[in-house]
Amino acid sequence: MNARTIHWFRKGLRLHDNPALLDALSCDPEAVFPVFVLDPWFCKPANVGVVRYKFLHESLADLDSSLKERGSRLLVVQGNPTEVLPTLFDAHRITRLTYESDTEPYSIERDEAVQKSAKAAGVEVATFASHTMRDPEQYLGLNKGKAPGTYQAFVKLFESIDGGHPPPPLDAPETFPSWDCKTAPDDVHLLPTLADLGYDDPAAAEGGASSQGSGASSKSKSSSSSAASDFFAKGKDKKSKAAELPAPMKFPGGETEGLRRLNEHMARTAWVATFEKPQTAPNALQPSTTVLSPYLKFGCISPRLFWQKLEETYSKAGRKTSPPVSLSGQLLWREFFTLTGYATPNFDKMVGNPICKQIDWDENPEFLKAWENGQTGYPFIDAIMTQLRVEGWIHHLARHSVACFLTRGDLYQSWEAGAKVFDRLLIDADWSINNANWMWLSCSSFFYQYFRCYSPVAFGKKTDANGDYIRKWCPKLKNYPAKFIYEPWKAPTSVQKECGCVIGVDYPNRIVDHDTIHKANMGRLKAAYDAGKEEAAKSGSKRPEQTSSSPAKKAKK
DNA sequence: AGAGGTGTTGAGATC
DNA sequence: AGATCTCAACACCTC
Repeated sequence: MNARTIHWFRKGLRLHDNPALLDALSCDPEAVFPVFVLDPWFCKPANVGVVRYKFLHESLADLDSSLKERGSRLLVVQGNPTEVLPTLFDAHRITRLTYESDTEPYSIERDEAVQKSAKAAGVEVATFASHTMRDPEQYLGLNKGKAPGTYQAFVKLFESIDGGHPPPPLDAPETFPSWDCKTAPDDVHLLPTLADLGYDDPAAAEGGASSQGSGASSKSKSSSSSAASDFFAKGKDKKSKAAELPAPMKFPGGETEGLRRLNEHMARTAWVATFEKPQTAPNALQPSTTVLSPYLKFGCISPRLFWQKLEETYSKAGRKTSPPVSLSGQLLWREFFTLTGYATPNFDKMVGNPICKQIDWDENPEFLKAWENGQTGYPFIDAIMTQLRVEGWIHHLARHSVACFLTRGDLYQSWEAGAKVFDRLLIDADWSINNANWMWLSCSSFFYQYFRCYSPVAFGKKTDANGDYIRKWCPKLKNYPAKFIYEPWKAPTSVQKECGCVIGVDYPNRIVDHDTIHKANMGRLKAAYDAGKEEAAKSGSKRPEQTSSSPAKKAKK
């Protein structure tokens, strides 16, 4: 009784299966303030691309709308959480803070600072692990404080707990306590517009800007002296007008859309039961997988709900594929990589990262730029990078193709550089999973068969012989005959002219020759491995670096 | 202790 | 068409 609680949304942008939120509501509080803090460290174009920012924006609008139906609202404040939250504690006599725990180094450091301020302000803090199916600490506790080194070992660990049945998801709360901010005018806690945060809104160029955020209608007006006004004073000064969002995204953000998408896919019983990730096409014009990753990343849907629905569907089907290739296996990859990222220091770097091979990557900004901008001269690679920029989502195997191409396959650039680009452009960019996969593809960790190399020409042909995917994303090449569309430089000049796209003029020449360079790169990788072995032998231990165990708490940005 | 099995998703040849 | 094999070449885990 008499608790005045802030529930701090960060990830976990949902009402269902949200134990921290339920905790906030469970103690008969006088007031519960659902707060999201727009941290300028994240919310700027250099770190978060416009497509993902819009996804976040839509997720927040959806959350606000759901809260509104339950007699509450989402309060959005801007600033560094370590500064903003203490101000709110003070101004609103907060006694309790709840949030979902997070495993990323930036978040861990931030949360420690917030906890310190909370303690100083006499605010009780309660945190819950609900971003993954189980608390990473639980896995570590059962595994001598270490993350399992392989996926299979992780699956074993997972299955050793309650027979591999994670706890069922919790229901969404029905109602919120009434609170004095309830009557606050709509405009006081609007999300800032894209432009406010320095983004160029592509929709503005299209001239279409339709506002679609439910919580983002613009009644101007301010009011009075309610506590709510104070709460939002900052936002109000910015006189933000309604957030204007462009035409609907291909993958709109939010819990509502995430649940809709989840249910839609789970209704395809046979498809779910026979799902095998390697059998899905990277270059299908419509996604060949669920595209639930962005909803998991932001916590619009709960992994435990996803798991429960999978189990229901599997039992309905009476058969199922298994990890690692099944849909359940995909959730376990996420669980595994999140745990590994939590337990490994410097997980986003090569140097100082105990699980990462040390490799003498080149540093060629021109190569990196060409790759990022889809100008490598390899249509399959350029098409994928273009889809990434425009839609913010590409198929897993498409990620493999371009990551291999940038690193060990062709350009021999550091996986860290590629990971940064993905981290900015992907709507589902997840710090742990992204870095893990880049290490995987560059043969820096987890996977080491560097002689298995994706061909930027042959790989795509297997599932799209006609090159329709290339025609869509590299429209300059759309008139090329299928025979040449993966290797347009092989087309005779007369054909190039007929197709209206001369290579070297209208479309770039190849920046490298895959056939020769990928073999040379294999030699370099072998040399790097051998050098690493020698290093290990010299220092007298077989695997001197494999000693990580404790969470990478001290990792510096 | 060292050999053999395994590893989410390669390419290319051969049957 | 699809399965199976090899290709120079891996590291890691298990027994």
